[in-house]
Amino acid sequence: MTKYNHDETFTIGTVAELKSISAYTLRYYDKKGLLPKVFRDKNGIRQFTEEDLQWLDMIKCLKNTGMSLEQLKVFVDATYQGPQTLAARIALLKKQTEKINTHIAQQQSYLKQVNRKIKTLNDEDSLF
Amino acid sequence: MTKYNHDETFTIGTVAELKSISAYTLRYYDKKGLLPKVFRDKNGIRQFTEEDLQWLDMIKCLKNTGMSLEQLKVFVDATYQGPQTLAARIALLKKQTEKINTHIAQQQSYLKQVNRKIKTLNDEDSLF
DNA sequence: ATTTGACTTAGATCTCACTCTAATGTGTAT
DNA sequence: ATACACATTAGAGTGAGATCTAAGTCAAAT
Repeated sequence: MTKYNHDETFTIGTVAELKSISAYTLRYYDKKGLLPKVFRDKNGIRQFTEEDLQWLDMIKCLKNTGMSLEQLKVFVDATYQGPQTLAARIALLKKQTEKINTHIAQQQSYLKQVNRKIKTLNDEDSLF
Repeated sequence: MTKYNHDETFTIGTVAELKSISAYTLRYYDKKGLLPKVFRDKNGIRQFTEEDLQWLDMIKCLKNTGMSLEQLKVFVDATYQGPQTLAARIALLKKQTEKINTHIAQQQSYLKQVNRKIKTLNDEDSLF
């Protein structure tokens, strides 16, 4: 299901609100080539489709899990090169899941450290 | 146990290696007031103690869980204002644990999203 | 017809967190 | 005594990512 049975489009301002990304940032991403297939109307105004919104979710996801915009561009470019890059894209995403897992483990360890510190502060408190 | 029965001190270069933080960064943190009690010898050379190293671990922990240096400074200042700020420091750290928990949950959700994407790419692959 | 408001661009500016430079000082080894 | 390694400072420079400015276009509403 990569097709949609409606053709509703959104302007950059609407997308900004829907996705909590500023219009500045959306244009910046577009300039960087992270939104390669956003259509323009006859006046050059961007017309975001549902598919573009889903693509934005993917971008947000990868960015928020620590992928740089430069890395993201690699993924975007591969995607728009078509099926012959499928294996590469899958490999890239698998690597990202490893990265996320490592990151989560690290954060859990930090969480323990902060909780230990809270405990020692509570003990210190009880001394007075 | 906040005291140590040995007085070994470390120069900035040694600390940089031990803690994987560049000497530049250590000086930068010091300049920002994040290392308020690092002693200097008669020539002005920093003498890091074991306690300073533990403090650095705390700083690394908080920074790596998303605390800005500015926020960190608040925590550092409170710490060096003594026992009357204990409650505030504990509150601050508890807030940080909430933040870490939220962040971990978010990352787990992103992990699912990437795994779903991998699945759809694999399906797409099997079509050819 | 003109105002309003959302859009467009290129490019300047900002923030954060470093990272480095230049000039200088000190202690140890040869 | 001279070289070397490592330290010091103030302040300049960097890179990533985002945000803003200025000047302009366009379409709908008054």
